[in-house]
Amino acid sequence: MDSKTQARLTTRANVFKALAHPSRLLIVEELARKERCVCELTEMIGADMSTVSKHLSVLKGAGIIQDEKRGLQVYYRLKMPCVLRFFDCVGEVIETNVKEQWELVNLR
Amino acid sequence: MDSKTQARLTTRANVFKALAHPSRLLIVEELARKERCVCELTEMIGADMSTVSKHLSVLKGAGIIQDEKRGLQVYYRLKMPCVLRFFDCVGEVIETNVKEQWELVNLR
DNA sequence: ACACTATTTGGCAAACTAGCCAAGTAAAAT
DNA sequence: ATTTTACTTGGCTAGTTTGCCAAATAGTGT
Repeated sequence: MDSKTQARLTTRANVFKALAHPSRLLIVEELARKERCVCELTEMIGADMSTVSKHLSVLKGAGIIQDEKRGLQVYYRLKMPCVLRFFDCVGEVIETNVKEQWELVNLR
Repeated sequence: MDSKTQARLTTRANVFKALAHPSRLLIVEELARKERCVCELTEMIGADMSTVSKHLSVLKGAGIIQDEKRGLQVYYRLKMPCVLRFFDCVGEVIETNVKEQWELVNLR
């Protein structure tokens, strides 16, 4: 694999990495509905605010979400709504897996 | 976050995790073109065959690819081609990031 | 200027991931 | 039956990620 391909794939992999955590997926799903401040997201996730803040900075670093400070709060919103289209396919993958496991079990 | 949501998100995150590595993305791209045996993929990636085999088992475990043994070789193929649709959006995300950095640089 | 609130950052331990090598398995060829 | 080839698995080390706590920063209100 040449270094140009390597670089291209690493950049792409980083976007997937940003989405590869349950709390970060919850954040994306929630921001798809409406913008939210860190305290609201922290409440939903139920982790330390510093932990949530770090998750947010991973998503922001990947260019998936955006922030805006208003007064004391920082509001985050979904910057690339196209990521929501991922979820259909991910659902399909999981559904297929479940079906296959079910069939395996039913072979007596 | 209740435990049902937690479970749903963890399952979904695992699909993204499987895609979150440059070699695994190369594998997916290549299998989108045609099925390949482990030795061909190993050649392309340029890592130890045992490493490639482990990457393949991550993708297989996530339900994204499928294998079939024929003689001495094991052939892998893309099982869920819908993941290819991810790439358009990932490209869009990266392009947007690059544009923004470019604009930042050009502010004098 | 001081206290208060919302958020980010640094530091650290625990858990996880990646890659190599060596050893194991399974089908094919001799 | 033994050897060879293609692949997988186990074991180990190095590097990365996660999450908590404590400390720092930045606005707001008094």
